[in-house]
Amino acid sequence: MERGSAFLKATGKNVFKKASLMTGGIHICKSMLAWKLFGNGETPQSSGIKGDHLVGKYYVQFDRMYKEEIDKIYNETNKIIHSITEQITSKRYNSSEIESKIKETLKYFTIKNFIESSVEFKILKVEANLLNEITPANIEKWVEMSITDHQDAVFVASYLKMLLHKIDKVNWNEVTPKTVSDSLIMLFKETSTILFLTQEMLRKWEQGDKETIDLWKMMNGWVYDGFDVTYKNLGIDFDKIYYESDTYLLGKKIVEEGLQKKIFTQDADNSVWLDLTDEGLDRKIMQRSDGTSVYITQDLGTATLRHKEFDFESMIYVVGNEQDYHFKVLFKALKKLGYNWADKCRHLSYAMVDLPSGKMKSREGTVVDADELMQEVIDAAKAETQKLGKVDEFSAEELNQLYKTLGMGALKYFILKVDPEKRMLFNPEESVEIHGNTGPYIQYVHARICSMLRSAGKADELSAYAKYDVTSFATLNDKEKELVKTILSFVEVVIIAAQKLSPALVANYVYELSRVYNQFYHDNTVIDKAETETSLFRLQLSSATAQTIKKCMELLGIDCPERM
RNA sequence: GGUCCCGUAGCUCAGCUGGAUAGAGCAACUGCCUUCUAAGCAGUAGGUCAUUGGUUCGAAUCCAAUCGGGAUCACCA
Repeated sequence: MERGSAFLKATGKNVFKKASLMTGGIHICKSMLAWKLFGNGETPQSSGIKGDHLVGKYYVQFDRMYKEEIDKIYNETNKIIHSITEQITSKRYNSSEIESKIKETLKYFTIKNFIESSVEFKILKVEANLLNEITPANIEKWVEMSITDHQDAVFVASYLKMLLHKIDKVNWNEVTPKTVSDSLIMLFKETSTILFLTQEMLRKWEQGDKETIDLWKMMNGWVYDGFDVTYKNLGIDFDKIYYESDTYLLGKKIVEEGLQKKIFTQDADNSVWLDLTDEGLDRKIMQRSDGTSVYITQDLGTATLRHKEFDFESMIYVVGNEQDYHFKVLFKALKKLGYNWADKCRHLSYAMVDLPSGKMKSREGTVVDADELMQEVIDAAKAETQKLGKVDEFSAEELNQLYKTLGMGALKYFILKVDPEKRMLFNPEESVEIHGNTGPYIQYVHARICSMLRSAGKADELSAYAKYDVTSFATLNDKEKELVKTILSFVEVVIIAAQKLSPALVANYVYELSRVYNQFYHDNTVIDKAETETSLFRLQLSSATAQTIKKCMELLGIDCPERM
């Protein structure tokens, strides 16, 4: 979920909010593939599922299939490979014999799996009886004999080539019975049929294949429509949205540039790498061997584009901390390429969000649905409001607006109040809570002050407290002093929050302010018909509090109603 | 294994550029609405600030080590 940091504006900076949507690349290809294979033409309209959820559903399905495939082939091969590797210790064969045995076994199983899956997915046409004739020894010949269609032959051959390359890359001499599982799983992940099909799709997409592009346009549209709704509900807007699908070409140009400058290196298989081993980091892939772009390729492109368009003072990426490494590499890559503005880039990383049931993972579909949660918390606000019956004179529309303001306030505050760098436990039940340290608590204080100012008839005279100078500070009671001190620390808090890029500081401050005000309010009578000095001062103190609360909440993107 | 983040009340979190009795909310118990909105206020109970050592007049805060949790090191994004 997005944690906005618009409050930078408060320190006098021009802020452009830019979003990047991961709409190109292999990511959506996975959804597209799963949809193509199993979707039966399902659309948001036909299923009644929100567009981004529908695409997400197929992404999850892809991931499940991917895991199943790896499990399956692992189970098939594990025993055999294990018995072979055990022979290393018993020295019944020498290592090169063992190596070729392993390779042969793996080759057989992976290709068989590939052919079978492709047939099952109706991508390849092979007679069923021919399938039974595959043996470990005859694979390449079998491919030649059984697959006569030229297109299919090219397709299978490219898989075969990739597969052999991967198998050779593993140093089987060093594989011990202990590490064999890891090596196998790594290999199967890389040579997975379904992943290969996805990459095939990406190749077609980057080549501009019409059928693929059409499918992409359609599913992409679903995602945008869904996001539009969610962003609107959350009250988030962006000044500019970048689509990764538009910038990958630029990224590729930069990769080329890097090659020319000899900053990137190219392997024999044409994949492009950045070597950062001398800085304690690893080699990082910049472009796949088939020339398609990876994540970082696109990010290189977007970064330069953004710099060109905005000439920013600093650029802040708000991305989860699982990508700390990615951004470290990205910034270093930009720097090495000679883009000095790389120093102006920062990564505001926030920690993962845990659910009581475990980790949140979009790939596995274990996420909290923002739309559903919003409805839940809005319902809670509604129930409480109706129970208290303080706004009976509101129209139906005003009421709905109020429930929404309160519900969203609760949700946003719940997330914003936690230090972004800290891993947080997101308990949906607690996020719906509206008492205690919550958004509505703060909104309540604001509404209460507004109400008080209304009944005092002073709502419009908010800025007249200049005549009370500090000399009267000594005559204030403890709660008044405390309140004055808290209000005065507002500016400092905002400055620090902007420096540290931490909305949580503002959130904690505004809660503190509300709490202090409530104590003051409880102990002191504000309105006095005689309009004494004290009464006027307290009114103005209250007004200042309300203004400060409102300002803080604005910075957090939360509205404060005047009645609730 | 390399790099990085985290460990504070039963639970969720503040406090961390060193400073006095370590604070909130939730959960439990007890009070307070014929006076400005009780979505509130007050009180009771709950802590070896992971452990050990170091720096210091002084450490939850800084340093080191250890233990525990997490992330990352993919031709995934």
